[in-house]
Amino acid sequence: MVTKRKTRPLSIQKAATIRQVGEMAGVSIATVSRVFAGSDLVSHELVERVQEAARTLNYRPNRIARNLRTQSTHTAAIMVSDIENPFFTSVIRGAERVLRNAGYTLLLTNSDEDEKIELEYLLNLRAEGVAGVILAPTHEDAKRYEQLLQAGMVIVTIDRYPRNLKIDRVTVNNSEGAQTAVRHLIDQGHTRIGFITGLPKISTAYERQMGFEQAMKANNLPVNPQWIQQGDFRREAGLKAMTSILALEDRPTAVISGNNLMTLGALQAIYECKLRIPADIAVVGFDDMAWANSLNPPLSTIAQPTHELGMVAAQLLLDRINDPQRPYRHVILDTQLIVRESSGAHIILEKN
Amino acid sequence: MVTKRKTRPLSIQKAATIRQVGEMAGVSIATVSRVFAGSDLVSHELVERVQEAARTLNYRPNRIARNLRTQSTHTAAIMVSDIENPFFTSVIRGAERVLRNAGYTLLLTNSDEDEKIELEYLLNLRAEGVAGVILAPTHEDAKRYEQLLQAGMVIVTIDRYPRNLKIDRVTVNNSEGAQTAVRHLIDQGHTRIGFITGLPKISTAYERQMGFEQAMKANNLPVNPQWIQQGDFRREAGLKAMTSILALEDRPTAVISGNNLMTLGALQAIYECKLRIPADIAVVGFDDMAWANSLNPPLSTIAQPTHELGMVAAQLLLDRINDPQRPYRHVILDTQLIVRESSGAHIILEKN
DNA sequence: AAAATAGCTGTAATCGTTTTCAATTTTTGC
DNA sequence: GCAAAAATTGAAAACGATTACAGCTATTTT
Repeated sequence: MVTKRKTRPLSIQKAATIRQVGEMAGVSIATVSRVFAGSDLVSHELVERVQEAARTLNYRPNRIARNLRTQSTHTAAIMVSDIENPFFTSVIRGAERVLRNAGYTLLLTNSDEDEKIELEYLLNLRAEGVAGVILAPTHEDAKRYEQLLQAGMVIVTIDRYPRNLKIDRVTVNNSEGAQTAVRHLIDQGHTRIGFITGLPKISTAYERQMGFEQAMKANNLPVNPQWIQQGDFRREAGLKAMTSILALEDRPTAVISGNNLMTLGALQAIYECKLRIPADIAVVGFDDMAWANSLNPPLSTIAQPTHELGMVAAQLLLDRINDPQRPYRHVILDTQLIVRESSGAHIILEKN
Repeated sequence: MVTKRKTRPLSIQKAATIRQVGEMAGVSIATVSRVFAGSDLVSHELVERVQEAARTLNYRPNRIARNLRTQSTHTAAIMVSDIENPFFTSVIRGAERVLRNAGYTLLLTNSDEDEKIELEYLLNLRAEGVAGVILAPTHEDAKRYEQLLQAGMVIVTIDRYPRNLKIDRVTVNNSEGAQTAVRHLIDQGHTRIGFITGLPKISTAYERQMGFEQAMKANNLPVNPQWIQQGDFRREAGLKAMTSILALEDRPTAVISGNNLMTLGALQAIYECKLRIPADIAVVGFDDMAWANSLNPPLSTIAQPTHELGMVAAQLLLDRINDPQRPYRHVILDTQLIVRESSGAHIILEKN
């Protein structure tokens, strides 16, 4: 099974250049370039000859040279704050699809929720000449981003956004989502409802908490400060927050968790306390997960349209790249309540 | 395929060029270049002047031009077969860290387990001039990769690998991992053990299954073909496979699942049959997950060192880039059994 | 039949760097 | 002091593509 064809002289050669193709086809490099640009200025005969030569030489235009000449790239970047968070990977997948179809390649960067890394990366990306960046911003201060925008960087924010920043962005209706969760639990007969929230400087966390409190008040239910625990959107925080809640004398009968990872931590806390879901405590989690049905019991969630979020962000980015002067857009996507068993619904509305 | 020629990406922002810096500092561009290259051939005075000018002009060397001139980039790519699989995101994170520290930026691509997309992307990456690619290959045929290697591409494979391909690669000891899982279940008193495997053309799937069968035979346990169900490493396949197993008259008392996603599907199947884990059926899953403790009951797993896998792969890549002639290396990492509750261990050895 | 036009094709400039090589200045050795 | 060596510096040639412009054929128009 070892390579038998030692005769074939597929030498260790570098990629063919436009010049070699031109030589082989007996035309100028300009003509080769035109053929690859799909220009209709070239005669059918030469198109054939060039394509033939390109095929045998295995030629692909050198992107670097092209980028230098055209002063543009077909590279976009996406910068998330946690690449291991399924929410973001799903967004990435959505964005990748749109960008690839538009002929772009995708650079991935991970800020790890660190402002310094974020800024360093953004400057890097600029030097790299990326056409645009889809960004989940770590910082609520608009100023740092304004400078980059004014320097001509193309940025679209997703998920969260700095206040008062003029920029293309796509978010989900977090407040409405939280309200829906509250109403759903009320429908199941709950009146004592807790909430595990994230850091208020992150807009998504803030909005979800506001939605929660608003819905509680709208239904004349008490918002017990002890029932609201703050975490940092990570699993451990959810574990800790839920543990605190469960330790209360006067604990709630249902809890809404502010994001996917904290939900997972919260579930662990409940299992460790040997409590049953939803009999002892009902749970609704923000963010759906592909394996929500694999949890025991299956988890009721406020699903964000992650895929679409990525696709819309990519589209906004492309639109902005193609027309830097167009007015800014803010797209708000709706969440969706997915009722499974953890919220104690008597009737299972959806089973995936 | 999509030729959208009208709207071409707009130009990069007008950043300062080396020429402008040279003019301002009153030196040649060669000198500026030397200053930024950290060359010690430049007098202290000129270094100062250049740096001053660069600072006021906010100059950063244009990477594209540099790349063209040096015929090299500081961009590496990683190509996984499913970006939403936590296994891969964890690998990515590991690789990203090492590459960033080495001054590389990371391009992300997703083959979606599709050979055509994979090849198309690889050729693209080559045109893009990436320094190297970390690849989870979709295809077991070595030939297609050989050509790329001979054309000078730098590739390191992870997770799986085509047979008989001379290449740097890092894998885990899948066979040993599966054997460990079997022994663990035997230790819990199980003798009737099933296995949910992946497509045998994928080396990881094959190795795990071989390990399973080997361990069973070594312990004089029957390998019932009905207890071995084949899936495609996706969640739905795990659901289906486990459903089939549970429907058997003569079903096993324990099942090992070949990868993370199939494990999640398998769990769902068990819940849907209202069976208890581990009382009715014990489960050990391949691949650990950050939230394995959040499952109910916490899942016993054969953990792969995903982070390290990514880091080692990145290091191999860097080493190869820096010395194309060095001998190939194959790094095999060990798995680790993490005993939680789903395998029915009486004593919980590790609680995370 | 000459002139104008249309349709192709090639020449050469250009993008912003790096790097070779030569030129210039400074330092060293004797 | 003067030649040789060392230390700086700059001019110019790449790198591989795109594209304005010019040039050359056919073809059409007058």
